[in-house]
Amino acid sequence: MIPSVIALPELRGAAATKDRLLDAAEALFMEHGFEATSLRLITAAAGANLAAANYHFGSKEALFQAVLTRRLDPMNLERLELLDRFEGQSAPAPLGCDRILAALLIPALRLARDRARGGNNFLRLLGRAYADPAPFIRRFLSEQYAQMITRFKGAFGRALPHLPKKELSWRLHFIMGALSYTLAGTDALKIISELNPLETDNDEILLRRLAPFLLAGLNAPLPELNDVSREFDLDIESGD
Amino acid sequence: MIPSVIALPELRGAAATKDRLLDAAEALFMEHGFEATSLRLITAAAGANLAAANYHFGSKEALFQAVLTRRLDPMNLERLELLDRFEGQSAPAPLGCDRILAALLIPALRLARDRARGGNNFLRLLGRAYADPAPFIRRFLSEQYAQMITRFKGAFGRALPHLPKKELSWRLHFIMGALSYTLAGTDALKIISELNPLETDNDEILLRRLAPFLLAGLNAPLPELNDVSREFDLDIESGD
DNA sequence: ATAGGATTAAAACAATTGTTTGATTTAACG
DNA sequence: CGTTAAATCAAACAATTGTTTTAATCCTAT
Repeated sequence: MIPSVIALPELRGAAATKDRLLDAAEALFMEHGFEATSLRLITAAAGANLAAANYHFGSKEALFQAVLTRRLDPMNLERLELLDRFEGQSAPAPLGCDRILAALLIPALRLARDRARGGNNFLRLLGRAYADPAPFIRRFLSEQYAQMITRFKGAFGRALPHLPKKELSWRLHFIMGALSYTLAGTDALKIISELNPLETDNDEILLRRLAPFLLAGLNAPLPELNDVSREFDLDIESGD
Repeated sequence: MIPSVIALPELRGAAATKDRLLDAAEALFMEHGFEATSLRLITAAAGANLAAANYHFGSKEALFQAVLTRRLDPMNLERLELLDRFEGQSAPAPLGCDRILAALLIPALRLARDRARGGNNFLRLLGRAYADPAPFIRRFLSEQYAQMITRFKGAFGRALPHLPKKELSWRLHFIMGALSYTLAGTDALKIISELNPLETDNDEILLRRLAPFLLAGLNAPLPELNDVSREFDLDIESGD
């Protein structure tokens, strides 16, 4: 793989500290969040000089984006490849929702499993980023996810032709919510059930629980926005 | 409402700036997050002196908690009251999942609607807090939600006696995820579909869409952790 | 009116932030 | 070897942080 004659300009020491910075930043951003993590903490954990962060990445924000890209790009690529493969297997028939969902969940599951690539912790960082209002984070995530989401929306649309597009967009949104919230992990769990903390099941089993839940949601009957409203309004009004 | 004779010790000026601080803090925390919002920004927006924040609340963290408590306490109380009322109406028969879900969603919906009480923005702040790893935030939310969640878990358990408790805990977790992610709002939406941004539907309609989705998920068939695994493993292995 | 506590105000506190500078070291290549 | 560029380093930058202090007000109750 590596050419033996031509010496790559930046390797050895350089790339090494760059990777160490990414690793340390990932772990610390995950633990304390973006704002609360100082460059001094990161560079110290990476065994590098304070200036190294700005030297290699330009700014703290750029470092954060690099941390996300390193894991996110391969995962979303993997999702698209899986979707392609499944669609190929399904021949001319449209792919079933369960398989589409699998293409969405499996790469996330694999990332969560791979401790060498950040594992659970990275997905927690991602879950945090989802909720972060910082403009540069939102911009970054939008660009990062745009194509993947539209691809999947198309696939789901073909699998659920009866579902209005707007309804589908919402259900996809709900899916991403449940997924990111779930993968965001351990700490969030403890909020929901402090007394009866869920055992940190195998992540695989976790997604095996999540998949049927989401699948059922996707296939839920259309909301009757008129009929149901009567009941809802009643409950709402009676409280004031 | 206000007693005309007895003068409450801290009212008028005092309580006024205290409320102004809460309002300003709520808006700014929502917009920039906890760490990124400085007390100077908050006190300036509230037209108060910098020291006022520490004087009235003791610390920035305490101010943040006060901001959350002001909206969260009434909402969770309302949820419990609604659940009680529904259970009363349902007589000896156990309450249906749809009603339990309604008791969970309606107060959130009402809060999102009430622009005077923070409206959408507060729920976005809450969604942010969910994902925040800061210990004092996690501790606070745990205490805040513990009783409410266990109450609802009990109600759901009676409505779905066939469902193992562990499975129920997970599905409740998924529900809270989809809910908080959804209510966290506008910005998150733009991530999912940048090209085809969802119109900011009426929040009411939003929850009317969310409810059937979650209801179907709750009633989903139990995951067959053995049979399904075959298919899953196949997909996973074939990628490496 | 006046004593006294509650509130506000201006200022300084010590600590930390991301970033930049300029010198020094390291490593590769002719 | 010596040259040149890349990378590391210590130090200082200017700005901002939450909090505390001290004095000046305001308001209420006696």
